[in-house]
Amino acid sequence: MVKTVEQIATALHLSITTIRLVLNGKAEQYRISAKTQERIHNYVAEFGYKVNHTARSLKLNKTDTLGLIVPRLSNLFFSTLAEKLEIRCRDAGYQLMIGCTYSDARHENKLVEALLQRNVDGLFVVPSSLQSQNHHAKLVERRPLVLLDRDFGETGVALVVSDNCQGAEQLTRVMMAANGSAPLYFLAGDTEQPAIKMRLQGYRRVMGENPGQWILEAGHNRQEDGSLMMRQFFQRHHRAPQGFIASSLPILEGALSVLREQYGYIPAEINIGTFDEHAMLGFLSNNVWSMRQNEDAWAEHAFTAMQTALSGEAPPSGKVMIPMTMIHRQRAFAGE
Amino acid sequence: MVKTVEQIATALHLSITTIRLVLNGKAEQYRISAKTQERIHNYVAEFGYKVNHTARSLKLNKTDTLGLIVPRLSNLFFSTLAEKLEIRCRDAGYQLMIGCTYSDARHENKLVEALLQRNVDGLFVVPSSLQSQNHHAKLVERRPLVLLDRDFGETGVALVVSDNCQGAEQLTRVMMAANGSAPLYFLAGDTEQPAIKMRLQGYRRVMGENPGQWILEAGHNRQEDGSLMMRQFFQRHHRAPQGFIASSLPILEGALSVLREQYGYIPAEINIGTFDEHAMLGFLSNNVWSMRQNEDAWAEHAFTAMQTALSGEAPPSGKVMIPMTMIHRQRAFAGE
DNA sequence: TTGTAGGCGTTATCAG
DNA sequence: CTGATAACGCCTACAA
Repeated sequence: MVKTVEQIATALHLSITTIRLVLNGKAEQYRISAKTQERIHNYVAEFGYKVNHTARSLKLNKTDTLGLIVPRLSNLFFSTLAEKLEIRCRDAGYQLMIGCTYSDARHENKLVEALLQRNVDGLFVVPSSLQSQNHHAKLVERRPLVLLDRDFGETGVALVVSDNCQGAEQLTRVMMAANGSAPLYFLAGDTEQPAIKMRLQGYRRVMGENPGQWILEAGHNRQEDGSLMMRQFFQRHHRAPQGFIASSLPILEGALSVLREQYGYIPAEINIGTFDEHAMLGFLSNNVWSMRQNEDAWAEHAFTAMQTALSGEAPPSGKVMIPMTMIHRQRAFAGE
Repeated sequence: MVKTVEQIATALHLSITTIRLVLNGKAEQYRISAKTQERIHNYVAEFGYKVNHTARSLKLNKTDTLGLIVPRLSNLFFSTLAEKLEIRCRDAGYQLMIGCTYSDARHENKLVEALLQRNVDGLFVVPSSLQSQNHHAKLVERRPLVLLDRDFGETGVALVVSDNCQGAEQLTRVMMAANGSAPLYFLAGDTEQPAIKMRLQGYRRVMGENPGQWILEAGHNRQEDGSLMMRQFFQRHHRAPQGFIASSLPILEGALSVLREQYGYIPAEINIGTFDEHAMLGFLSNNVWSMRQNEDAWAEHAFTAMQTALSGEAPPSGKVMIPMTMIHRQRAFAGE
């Protein structure tokens, strides 16, 4: 059973102060004898040592805890990011409190408050809007804030995003080549959301003058919005697109479910592009290009930004852009 | 800017005690005058009020924080569960600290210790082995512990699991009917893992006497283990199975990737069964049956178990079995 | 080397 | 109704 400082002191017939001194690494400074240190360390090695983290937090005004706020954990990108970030933080002695907003601004604000009341040392947030972003910036006051995934602008704080524009350009270019003369459509979800906006921008940039007619929009980025857009497409064209890009996985899921409704299957000759990578994209027989976001790099950059801020140096600021990686799955020919 | 109790007291020329009394809802009990309450509430409504949760925790010896330990967050089942549980806890005033073990017992033990040092009021754990489960049971001592997903036995504590055995029976029965006289294989991952073991048991129960020849095993439940088993199958039979059940999604992903390697596509006539539901299963053209686990019910049961334990009544105990739901996707016929 | 005292912000108790 | 005060356990000076 693990021991408290007091128990160690009595067991070893030493003073509490002495125990604390060596346990807090001030042994040399206070010239504690080597044998005493030995004894203490041996004892701790055997039984363990339990600090009351709460009391410590009260005194030192830091909790060694960080907060992470994401829209949804059930989104693979965010859950992977959370996983990587949690490990990275833990390795550095921080625990992560993860909260999830369901993309609801009120949830989000409540969550920020709840975490701040618990005295988290810093906050990672995927903001849902400019308003809420500013709301947080106000609240956190002297605690570091690192924004993730969405650049709403108007902020001096640290920000980590994927290079969505570049990624979209690359994806569009490659798919254009594969798609031949047929139009390459873009099924965008919520075009107000900065990441989506950037993806659309990259697409536009490559498509040139007037790709507006090839862009479909929906208010949100959910599966049902993907279905909606593909249904719209069918109403207009009475057939499936030769090639299209989905602005995110849920959009793709929705769009493909409509194709399946219409045809009874997903026509394998359609060229499919999407953002975010998932092993199950391999279940499709189509040519599939996916733009993977590098969660490891995200976690690393986000954490270092947080760390420099925590160390009290510069206030965290500056945008980090992380390149995306293209993954291509060749069309699978069913030879029966 | 939010105010501390002290700031409010000085601003309103009242005593700190008075402020606390009304803020903590003891106004009536101590017969604070209505106008004083008014003044305080108005002030708080305007400026807000910030408690120091840390000091409160020190005094009350509770942190209003719960811990959740899962193998991986990037696994959709666990991330969905985490999401539901987090919301459920938050609604009840608890924050959730989520940690992730990568199925590594050492990680897991460290994590339990870290959370306990932070004085979480209770712990939800998906244990990776009987040893670690017992290890935790020792450590938590007087904190409630609720075990999830895996029944290693030998425990009196609360436990929430899916009814894997019943689910497997149902799945096997339905697939048998669809599969005709062809053998229905079972690609199991780590058969030591209780959830997998139960699934296998349900399968065996329906298959009767000697299905051993139709069961493949691997040491773990990762994608590469799925690949391994399907490769073994090919070495033996030089063709794909007519129908098979994967013990979990990663296994399925691995198995199908091998089929794609072998054939260049995933033969649509194969009947596929799997545990855990995912929208992307709709990307397959095959007949697909998936057994969905009901995360809402999990979160609800796990939380109520925790809550009764926290309220100090009975020590948490007893197993809750949550039924699975079968989802069937019809084979999609490609008419080209 | 070791002991002691003050204070972190809250709650609970007791005395006005 | 209101004010004062003792814990909660830890850290840090400072004294011995």
